[in-house]
Amino acid sequence: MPSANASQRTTHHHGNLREALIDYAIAAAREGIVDRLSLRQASRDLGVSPGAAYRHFAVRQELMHAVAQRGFDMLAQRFEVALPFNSTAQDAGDARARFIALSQAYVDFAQENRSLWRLMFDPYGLLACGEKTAEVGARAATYEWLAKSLQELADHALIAPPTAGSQFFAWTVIHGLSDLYDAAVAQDLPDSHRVAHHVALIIEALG
Amino acid sequence: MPSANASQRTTHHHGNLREALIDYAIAAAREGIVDRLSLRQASRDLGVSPGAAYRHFAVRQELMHAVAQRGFDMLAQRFEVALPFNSTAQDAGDARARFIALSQAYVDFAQENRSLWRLMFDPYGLLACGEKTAEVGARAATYEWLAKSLQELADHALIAPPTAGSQFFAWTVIHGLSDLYDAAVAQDLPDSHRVAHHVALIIEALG
DNA sequence: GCCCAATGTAAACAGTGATTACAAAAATAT
DNA sequence: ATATTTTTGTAATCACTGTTTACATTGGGC
Repeated sequence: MPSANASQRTTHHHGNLREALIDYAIAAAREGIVDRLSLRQASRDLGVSPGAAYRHFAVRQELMHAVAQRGFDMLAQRFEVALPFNSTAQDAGDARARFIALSQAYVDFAQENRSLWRLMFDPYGLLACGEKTAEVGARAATYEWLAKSLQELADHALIAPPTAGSQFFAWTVIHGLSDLYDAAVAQDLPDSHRVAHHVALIIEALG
Repeated sequence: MPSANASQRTTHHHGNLREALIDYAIAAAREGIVDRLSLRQASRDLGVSPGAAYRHFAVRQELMHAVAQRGFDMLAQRFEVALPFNSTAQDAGDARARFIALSQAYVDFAQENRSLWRLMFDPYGLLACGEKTAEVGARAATYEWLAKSLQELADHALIAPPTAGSQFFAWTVIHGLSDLYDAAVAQDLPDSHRVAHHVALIIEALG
């Protein structure tokens, strides 16, 4: 349980309770199910009264939305590390390696942040509250990375020119793999090559 | 809200409270988020005291497990309708059509039972409680259907002989598609052919 | 310095999962 | 058939939750 700057507060105001709550939830996500987080527990650990949280989130779910949003930020950051947006593939092998790196980043993030991941793709959560907040920012940005990587593959003649359909296909494969990565039936498969294998099949399909 | 045989009970015993609770949860799943179901509300609607439920489920999560299990039963039933296990493909076109039907059944089920679906694949739910209950019965059976359908495709030379790896790949694609079916980026794609398109690409990849 | 919006507190509300001691009914043994 | 045991229900209670309300404190802008 992440316990923050509890009760060591000089001023009446907390300063940045909104962000503190999100941070708390993100930290809590690593040790439990983020969606089970209690506003009261969080407020308590942050040295603040239960009601205070409601100055920043009208309803519990709103905090969860913010946390999911943060999740997409984190994912975009991973993408940027795995595949700096300003770089570009030199040759076919490079394009393939970069696509693998991108896919691996996606899978790893899902694996390492299971409960946050789950929250991010909750059809009743962020995704349900319309385009306004869901589709902008990091959420859409992550999809751009995939488009870029597919374009690189096409540029080096590994696949046909990408379309909306083929991009969606690639996404579903990587996403499905992320979701089922530790399913029992996958346990027997060679671990270190699972992503590379899937990528190879995607390229085969889109070739 | 599904209200059942409340308070019209002659005998002291309910008869089959365990199954009634599962039924109630399944029914509730169609009108809301099954994981938010309250044991007290359920007991109330079933005309039974709150404590009674605990004679059948030591803990709330246990009911959710049972509900998820039931979900896999329902899915297997769908598979049986879409692709009777005793039937077999006549030719290549038939094999392809049957594979599409199977995939469509998977996607449709996910679409029509969103919250139940979500519960079924909750990594902290049924799937987390080990092989003992999770991997047996309907859960494993559904995977057999996929194996059978892939075998049919191979029998008619549409794909190479299936392996554990290729079966897992096919699963991830269909599963990912089910999970992302109403993502914003997929809205523009031609609806009626989304599954067929994915299937075509799977066959391409495994060909 | 004064006002006001923003941000906190305290106390309350209904509703929840879970536990306990007890009662009724059903199954089983004698 | 009767007595006993096991199963399954009830009632009361616990600590905890999300949320609302009325009120207090603060910091920034005139």
